[in-house]
Amino acid sequence: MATIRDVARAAGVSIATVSRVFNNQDLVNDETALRVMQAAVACDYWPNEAAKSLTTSHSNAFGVLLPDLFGEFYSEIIRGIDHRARQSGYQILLSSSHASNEDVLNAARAMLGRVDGLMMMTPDGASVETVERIRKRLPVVLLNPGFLAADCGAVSVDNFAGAKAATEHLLGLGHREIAMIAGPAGNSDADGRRRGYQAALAGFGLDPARAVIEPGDFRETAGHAAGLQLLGRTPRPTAVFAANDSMAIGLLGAARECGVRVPEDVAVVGFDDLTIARYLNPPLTTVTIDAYGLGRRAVALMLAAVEGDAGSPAVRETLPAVLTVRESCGTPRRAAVAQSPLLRR
Amino acid sequence: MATIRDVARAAGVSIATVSRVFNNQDLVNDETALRVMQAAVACDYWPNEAAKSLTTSHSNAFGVLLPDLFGEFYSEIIRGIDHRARQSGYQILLSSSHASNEDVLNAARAMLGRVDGLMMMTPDGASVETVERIRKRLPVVLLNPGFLAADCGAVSVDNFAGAKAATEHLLGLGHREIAMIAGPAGNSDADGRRRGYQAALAGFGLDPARAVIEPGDFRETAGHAAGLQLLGRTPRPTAVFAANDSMAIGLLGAARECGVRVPEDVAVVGFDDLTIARYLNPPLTTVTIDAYGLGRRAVALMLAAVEGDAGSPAVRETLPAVLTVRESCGTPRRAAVAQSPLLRR
DNA sequence: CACGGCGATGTAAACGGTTTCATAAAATTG
DNA sequence: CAATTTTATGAAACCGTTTACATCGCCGTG
Repeated sequence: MATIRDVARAAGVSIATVSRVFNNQDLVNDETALRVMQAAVACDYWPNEAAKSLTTSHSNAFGVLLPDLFGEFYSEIIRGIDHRARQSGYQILLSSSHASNEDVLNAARAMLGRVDGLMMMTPDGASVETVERIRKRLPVVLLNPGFLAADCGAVSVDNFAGAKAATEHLLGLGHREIAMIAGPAGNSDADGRRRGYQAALAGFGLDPARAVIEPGDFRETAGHAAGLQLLGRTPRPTAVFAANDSMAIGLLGAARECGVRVPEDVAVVGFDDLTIARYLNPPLTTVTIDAYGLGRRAVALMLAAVEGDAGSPAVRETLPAVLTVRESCGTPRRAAVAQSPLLRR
Repeated sequence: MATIRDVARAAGVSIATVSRVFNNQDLVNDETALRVMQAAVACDYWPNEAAKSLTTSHSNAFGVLLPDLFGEFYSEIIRGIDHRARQSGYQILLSSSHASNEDVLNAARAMLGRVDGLMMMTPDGASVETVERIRKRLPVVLLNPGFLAADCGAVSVDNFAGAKAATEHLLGLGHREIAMIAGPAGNSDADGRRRGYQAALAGFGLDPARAVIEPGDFRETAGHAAGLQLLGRTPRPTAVFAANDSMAIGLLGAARECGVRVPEDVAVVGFDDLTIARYLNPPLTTVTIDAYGLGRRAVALMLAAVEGDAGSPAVRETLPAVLTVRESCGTPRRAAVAQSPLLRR
């Protein structure tokens, strides 16, 4: 395939001129430029991006490291990242499923020289040391990090506040036996949500240590299994807070199978507000977070770090997580209504 | 940051030796290799992948061009691609949202030199010419292409057969007023599914031209809107085939809002078998396709083209789409039972 | 008219690796 | 022990760009 030399030869100029035509149009005489362009088209010349990266040490691409790609949540993040990046002419080098530190490090290594920065979401992987090791060579933006790393940008979702609001909503409706289906142990998102739930309970004078927490892994099946567990208990919890919508959906399925009505027999709250949440039966009350926006913001921070004044500080942003009330929690429980006239409808 | 020269200097060898240590370990003396490795660790040397690509003209990465990333379907494809690629040591350069030919071409251009092949899914974009233009420089594997391109691998889902089976299922249950919510016009997947639906109708002696087809775009909202339309018709269709699950879910939401029961008042079939389909209320009868497997197969074909014997033919695979019966279609309609004793339970 | 400045272009040195070829030392062979 | 093969390494070319610097007319100015 044609290289810049072929084009130069065809146009009767030097390779420098060809390069200038493609980069600094204005440095070269109009007629010459035209001649070069024609030659380039004739040769069907496509510049080699690897060579470009090498000389400019600049790739117009960002690396993205994700834990895994399950479900709409991650895919929305990627969508946000991709859209924002493309908008600024950047490409995305993707790599998912990173468990260990070694894994993350290898992935980062394999990206060196082909990306201008790295966005990482490793809720249960990567230690601070790993991140800082990478940071020595590349700008880094963390998504929902479980820790603070020096000199890295970070965008987080306010998992704690969202979970607290969700739980308080249930408490406000009069529920006291509120179980939770948790996310994977060691996952920072799951962690924040669990803490928010417990904080809400504590705020109402309930003992968080006595709370019923069923383990889960953010997948539908786990929600389903946990649901069967919880709904089989006596006394059965009157409400369940699932750490994400996928598990809430699994729970809804379990309830259906057990003949347990939602919200009459048990109230359900999720987290994420997947697109489908509003179309479920019943429509799911959940905590809305803007995964797409999370991705976009991450790129925005990265762009600031890469293109902005070198000394741009490591910005740290938190995106809100707000409760969206639909129908899966029903109306206030009778007992609660009796206690609090304000809640009467 | 340290380059190969720094390592060479630190180890007291030439850069050739360092390179050999990293690539053909066995060509160099054990002691020397050890010394080099130590020097590399001391310098914290990470090879520059762009430079590597330039000399070897080999990047260990594949480009992936997608229409957009909406919903679990696409994210599952990416997941399959990513997993399989990583398994063979390849990275993924992602780029989505390509509408026009020019768009696709630019994206491909921007990848030249940094990928060893291109996987494209452009259900409504890219013409054959565009694809073949790209094919001149890179191996290409198409996902669910609407056309045949010379010398390109292709993996497709049997949309036609799946849609036909779904529709025949409804016909078999006794339904005759079967409406469809279609996918976006010009989208080849949507197209295949619509054709399958019409073929099934025709096979039962019904006139496909008289079929009620509501337009859609594969999103929940469209399914919801189309659902309101369809359920408001008189006479109301007794069954609806949605071109994908997302729209079926929107439809389910609409039915709920209208007080129309599923499956008693209207039967619903979807397409895709999203993870959540089985947990819906009622569990959704749908056509199962293996999006994850689609991605994996695409990579497998690509690997064969890249690593295999140069003359590897352009393989063309079709993945099955099989009906998964759950509860959203209910039991045979009375009229049908009367007509066909075989259907009586 | 000599000269400084400018606009247009070419030359050549990077960028950071891999790989061919040459070479020297060591090992093997008859 | 000489001849030959093998092993280990280095020198240098090369991959396809960008860009600093040099060159060369040409124009306007004093």
